[in-house]
Amino acid sequence: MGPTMPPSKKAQSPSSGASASQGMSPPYRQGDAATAASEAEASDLSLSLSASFSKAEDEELTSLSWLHESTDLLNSFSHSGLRSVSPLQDPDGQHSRSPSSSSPSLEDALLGDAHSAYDLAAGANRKPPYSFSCLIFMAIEDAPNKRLPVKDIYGWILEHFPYFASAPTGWKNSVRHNLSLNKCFKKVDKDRSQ
DNA sequence: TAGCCCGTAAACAAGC
DNA sequence: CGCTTGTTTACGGGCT
Repeated sequence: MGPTMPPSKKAQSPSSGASASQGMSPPYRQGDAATAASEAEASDLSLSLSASFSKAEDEELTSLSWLHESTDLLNSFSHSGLRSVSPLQDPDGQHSRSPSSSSPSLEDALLGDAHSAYDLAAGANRKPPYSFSCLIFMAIEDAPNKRLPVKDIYGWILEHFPYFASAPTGWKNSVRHNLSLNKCFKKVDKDRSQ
């Protein structure tokens, strides 16, 4: 159905500057991701990030060019993305953060900074400056196994972004919508992780 | 202006 | 039967 598509139609803004205002909207590249999804093995619960740390089985998801920067992404989050909505600041990739900090807790990086920044920037009462894709990504990343059932994703979001607690329930629909739409998120058998 | 991305709403199906 | 989950479609707004 749609093999007619270069793996990377835009891959990544050639000029990092392009994604300025979207400094934090990298996780999805619907275009490619959508194509790459030809798999249909899993079929139950928990969602997990497709590429990132998984392995080869996600080859098809390789299209997740954005994930290849998963770590970078996170950094981006904590650094430029949220900091202060400052689009890019480290085009050179000059991350002052521990380069080899595998990820003691991405959450730390994400929430730590993200939350902080977010909190500082607006307060947990405001709509988070991240797209649903980002939120979902963070939630899953925050999970020990990199996978979370939908319910937990809701919970995670509510926990970290109280804004949604008082927000209309429509956001859940949006979450699910993103989950389905972005092939970046993959469904995995419940057996494997419950 | 056009195209792309995102958010939201809604409809529908399937499973529990 | 009702709720949750998953998928899909459509529309509008913002940004480049």
